[in-house]
Amino acid sequence: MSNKPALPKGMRDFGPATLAKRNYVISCIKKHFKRFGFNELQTPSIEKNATLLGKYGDEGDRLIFRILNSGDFMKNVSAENVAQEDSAGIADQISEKSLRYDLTVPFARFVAQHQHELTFPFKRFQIQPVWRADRPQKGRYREFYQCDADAIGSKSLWYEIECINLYREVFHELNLNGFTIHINHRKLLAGLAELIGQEDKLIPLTVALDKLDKIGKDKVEKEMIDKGITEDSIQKIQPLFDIKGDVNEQLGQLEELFKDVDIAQSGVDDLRFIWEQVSNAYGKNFPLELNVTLARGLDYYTGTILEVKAPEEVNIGSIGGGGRYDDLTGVFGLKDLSGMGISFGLDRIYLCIEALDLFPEGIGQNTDVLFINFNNDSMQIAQRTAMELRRFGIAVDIYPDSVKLKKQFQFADKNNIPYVIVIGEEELQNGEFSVKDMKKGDQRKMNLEELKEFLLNY
RNA sequence: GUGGUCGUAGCUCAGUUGGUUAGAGCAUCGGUUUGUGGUACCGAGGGUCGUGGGUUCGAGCCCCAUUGACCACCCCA
Repeated sequence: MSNKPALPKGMRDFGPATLAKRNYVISCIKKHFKRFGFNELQTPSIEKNATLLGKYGDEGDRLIFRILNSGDFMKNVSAENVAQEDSAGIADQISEKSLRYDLTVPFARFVAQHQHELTFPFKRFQIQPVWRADRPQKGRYREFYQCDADAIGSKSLWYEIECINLYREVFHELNLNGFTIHINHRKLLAGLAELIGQEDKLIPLTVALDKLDKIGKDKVEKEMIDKGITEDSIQKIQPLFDIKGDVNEQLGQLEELFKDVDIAQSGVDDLRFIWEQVSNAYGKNFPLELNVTLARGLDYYTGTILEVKAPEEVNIGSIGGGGRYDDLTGVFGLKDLSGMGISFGLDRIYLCIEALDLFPEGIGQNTDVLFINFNNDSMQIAQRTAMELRRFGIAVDIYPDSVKLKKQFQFADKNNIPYVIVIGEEELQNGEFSVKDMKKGDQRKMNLEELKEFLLNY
């Protein structure tokens, strides 16, 4: 009995048609990463537990895929842990490595480990799969690709501006017009906590604020109260909900709101500089929006926070995000290294392009021409000609068996091969090729030179 | 981890208050056509109705359990 073929939960096959479209997106992102001076890095799928654990919070640790030790993995398990059914304790004793959970922590490990070989600022991009033992749902999988670019080793705000430029170039080339880049600053959020005198509530405050778009003001306030933020404090941040105008005007209002909070002022200054430069380059209509409720989950961000929202009509939310962090490598013993990084949400970008029908035509077509198999005499010519055409960069397939022509033409049709070449008795005698255009349905005879010319220029 | 919806052919789904041999479309394969596909016609193969138990003379349908998929929450990309 054979098993019913199936994949583990949250895993996907990418068939040729899907992969062609994914590669279209990936190669676009990669091209622009390179154009912006990032160099490619790859790190292994597996990292030591010591590298990963504790970097993503308790929730994150739970979602890391552990790898069972090889061999007699039970030998270190203490009877005590088994008796107490201490799953976490046992897990640490039978597993010493895990699948990576994101690309950022392995990158930080890499930088700390190879610090003496690197020249700073160091810019790297990385496009690799990551794994999370999350429960899958729409647009969320247990294995998915992240496309990250980070510049580490400089505090310059020009890196923020470059990241915005990079987003703009990629989404422009993918024809995803209608995207908007939302920007915020961690120091504004910290200033907010300071303003209400509840610095200890920074995280719950920002998590609640982040949901404003999704659940509305009333529910946000309710969540804040549930998390122990006082009514009084919520009153103090009311002006935040009423901020209006263009980015410049909004920054003015924030400056007023935070006039006694130094940390927030410094955030406002950063954002003003970024906005000035961006609006200088692209004009005031550039889709950059100040969004003071933008928090993003990752709490290692310390400065600017970016998030790219998909065009309104696709209703898919965020298609990219990033920000500045001051101490990413600190836990690996390399202090005071500031970095700025962004990420592209490959799966969601794909869904977006699909929904808007923006994939270019003919994207899944690889083979240019198929030689029909008549008999071994014609195949000798076919094979020789195929090799010649391939040297010119034409993708050529030959049909392996001399089965009915109907079947061979169906094969060409189903594989979207635009041209089919027939070499029968007649063509063999005259040294000709009958070339059929599968789309138009017409057929012409040509000699080798004409064939080459034709296929190179179609 | 919490909650909801749903499992019938490779895929998308019908299937009457529980009643003979479980159907359709698409896909696959063959034929109409041994030198021509994408559209026409004819035919064929393919199902332990997710799994296990129960109720019943009788279960795809009702009940219980279990498992899987999808969706939402938490969290996140």
